This record gives sequence, structure tokens and C-alpha cells, in this order.
Amino acid sequence: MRPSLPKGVRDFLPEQVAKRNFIFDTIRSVFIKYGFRPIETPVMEKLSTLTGKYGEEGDRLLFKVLNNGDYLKKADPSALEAKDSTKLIPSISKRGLRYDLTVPFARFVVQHQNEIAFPFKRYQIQPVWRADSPQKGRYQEFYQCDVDVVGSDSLMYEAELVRIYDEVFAALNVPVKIKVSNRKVLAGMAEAAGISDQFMEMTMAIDKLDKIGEQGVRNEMGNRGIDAIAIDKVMTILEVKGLEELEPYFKDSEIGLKGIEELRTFHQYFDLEEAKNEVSFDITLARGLNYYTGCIFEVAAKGVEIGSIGGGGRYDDLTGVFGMKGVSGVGVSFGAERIYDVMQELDLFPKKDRSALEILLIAFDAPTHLKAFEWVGALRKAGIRADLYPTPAKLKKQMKYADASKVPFVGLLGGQELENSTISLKNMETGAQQNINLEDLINKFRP
RNA sequence: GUGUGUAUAGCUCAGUUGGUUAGAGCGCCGGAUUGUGGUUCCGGAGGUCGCCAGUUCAAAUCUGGUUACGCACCCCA
Repeated sequence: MRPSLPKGVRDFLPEQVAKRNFIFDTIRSVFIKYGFRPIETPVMEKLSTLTGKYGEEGDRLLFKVLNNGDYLKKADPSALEAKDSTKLIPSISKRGLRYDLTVPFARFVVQHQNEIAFPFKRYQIQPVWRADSPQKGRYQEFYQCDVDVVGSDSLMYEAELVRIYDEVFAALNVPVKIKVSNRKVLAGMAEAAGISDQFMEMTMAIDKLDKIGEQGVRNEMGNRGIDAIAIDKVMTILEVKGLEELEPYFKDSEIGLKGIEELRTFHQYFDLEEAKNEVSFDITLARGLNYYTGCIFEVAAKGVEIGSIGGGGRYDDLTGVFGMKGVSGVGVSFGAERIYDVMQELDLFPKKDRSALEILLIAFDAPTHLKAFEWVGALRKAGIRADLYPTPAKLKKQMKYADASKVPFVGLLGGQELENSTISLKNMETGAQQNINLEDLINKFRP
């Protein structure tokens, strides 16, 4: 049979894994520094935990796991008869793959509320699955790096999370613009335009501003049934540059003013230290997810057309659906896959691979192979990433292997070297070669 | 869910109006070279042309179906 992968998933070669780990390690180290603790949740959740949390579209994109055993025996006969897949699902599938990390986290918090201390700060770096049709930069399996705080509505955390963004992207050397807004400001806009009941339609249209332009947003709102006068009003407010300018529009909108106040409090905390990246209020920032209720964030890479590489915000009642009311959360997510693409395009990955082999030993015959195995053990003991070709095969073959493996150094061990207790150390890039004893060899790599 | 494209060697791809034994480059194996890779030369292995039908004297090539994967839309990271 011809080996291949199902659509939307990928293998990673060692060099890719090294690069991906560089991103994950950088993110993780910043999370830890800010006092966040790791948790892990299972690949599978109960389907009942997942369904209905991501909208109708989301339900369709959930991967469902078929029940074990003779699952058709318990299948809903009427749904089976009618060939109604949607209705059939609950009777043949009780589990699904997680679609994001936020809903499982909400479940986790409710379930373990007596074992954790609030405010609870957690981070989670795990893959998620979506049955979306894949295309460039979009996969059915991808990693999310989430960091959230639950159990406090202090705006200090908003400032802290934006600082994490700032610090991570500075550490990765990726120049970004961090956009900040507040869902209450958007609610104020809807109120000012007299379309509070069409808040969702409005935000979804605004969310596309970057992509479809001003006229596109007007059309989108029109298509979604918002009247022309309200559209004009919304577009006028979108022109606003700062919070002061915005305030007059919200004279009669309590929620709008509350949004402005929250943003000001956020800035009081955040502005105590200068940011390394551009951080700015962006009134056109909307974020599609409708569970956000307060501050919202989005990160865009500078100089690369790729969309957002991170986003997040405040949600007042995430655990509510699991029966735990009034617990506020705020969190942000890093789009690791897209960060990878940006770093690849801008050539930002470190040249030196800290997980790659440093030296390969090559032996000429059986006695030297035995000696070389002793050497490779000594090198490893000294913390040097070393390996030995498994047989004293033809030099050409061994050298070719070294070349293909991109090992920077090769240590050759033949009869002469055995006699002098040295090896011939060859620099694979320059071709230069020198005889060296074990002690000097170790010092060369770990001085 | 909608639209659209692709499928030939391990990989990337040629393959003429349908016509002998389906090719190239790279990779792989062996040799030139029994103590030296990345350059060169020589030789070799490797294919159910995605799958199933149909048209035809004859199909990788034309037609229909099917499966897989890609790209775009919706949506999203």
C-alpha cells in the first residue's frame, strides 16, 4: 500500500520539531515567569461538553468519535431510518476531540473547583482538532497555546497578559502590533447607533474590516439587515482614533462609557512600563467569538500578510454553562502555527539547533569500533551529543551518512589513532582535520 | 456545506492528433576509489500511469463514475 496521511494533518521532521519547540519553549518560559501553572486535559471530551459551545458551524466542525462495540445496535432507529445524521449522532457517538482549549478548561475549573485556588492562573499547550476543510496555513490538527486567569475581574490581569504578549514576541524577535479594545465599546457603538439587538451582526461585519475594506463592511452590515442610517453612524464612530474622541458618542450609553473606563484602567497598569512592541487601541478590533465581554486583544505580525497570530479577551461567564456562575476569566492565545510561518518567512529561527547531534564517530574495523563505542560513551557522559555509526562500514558510506545527517564534526578512529589514543577530528564544513585526544576533544565541545 | 483543481518511479515532474518495451532530474544501491562526505564518471534496481467501468483494433492519453489530496469561499487559529 501507498503510505499517506489523511487531509489536514502533518508529520514533522526533526528540524521542524526543533523550530516548533523553540516557539513552545519560549512561550512556556514566559508563562511560568508570570506565575501560570500548566494543566493538561484529554484529547477526548464528552460530546455533550463540546456541542453547542461553538455555534452551529462549530458543531459541524467537531470531530466525533464513534462508540466502541456494536454501536449500531443502540442507534436511534428513527434517525437511522430517516438518514438524519445530526439526529443520529448522539446515539452512536458520545465522545469528541477537543475543538479548543478554552471549553475543556471551563469544564476543568468547574470540576476541580475545590482543588484549585482562585484566582487560578493556568497555561496549556496542546493540540486541538477541527473538521474544517484544510487550506494554506489551516489544518485539522494544530496546537494552541492558551494562558488564562479565572476567578478575578481585576484589570491587572489584562495588563499582565498584554505584557506576556509583548515579552514573548520580543523574545522570538517577531515584530508585532498588539491591538487592544473592549467589547463594551462595541456594545456602546451598537447602542449609539440604535442597533443593540443587532450587536452580533455588527461585530461580525467590523471584524472583517481588514479583509474586505470599509465598503465591504457597509455591504456586509446591509446584507445582515442593518439599516443605512445606523451603518453610517457605526462607520463614523469607527473613524475615531482615541478614547477622548470616542467619549462624546457614548454620552447616553452606560455600557460604552464602562468600556472606556476599563480601557483607561488597563492603561494605568500597563503604562507603568514601556512596551517593546507597538500596543494601541483599535476601535475596529471586534473578534468573532461571542463569549468575550470585556477587553479584547489581537496580535498582528508586522511586515507579513498572514492575519492574526494571537488573540484573546475577557469573558464574564465562561463556566456558567457548566453550572458555576459569576466566575470571570481573561485569557489570550498564541497561534503557534502562524508564528512558525511568520518566523520562517522572516528567517528568525536560531541557526544553531540545540538538539542536533554534535559529533559522529566513525570506525574502520572491529577493534576500533569497540574503542569508538567507549569514546562515544565518554563524550555522552560529558554532556556532548555524540553518536557512532553502527558498523565499521566503508568510509565512503559512513561519511555520506555523516554528510546527510548534517553533523558538524566527524571523529575518525582507525589503526593509527587507536595506537596513539587519539581520533581524527574532521570539521565537515571546512574539511579541516586534526588529531586530538579524548580530554582535548571534550574540552573543545564543553570548554 | 459551496466552488474549483490535481492524481504517472521513494521525491519533483515530462509524456505530442490515442499507436512498439512509459521517460527525465534528484534520491537509493553498486563500481571507478580497501583511510575520508558535499564535485565528476560508469552501471543497476525501482511503475497495476489513484481505483472501477465505458468508447476503440489499440487508452497514461478520450468519456462517465468513484476515492484521495490540494486551493478558494463560509468560518476560523
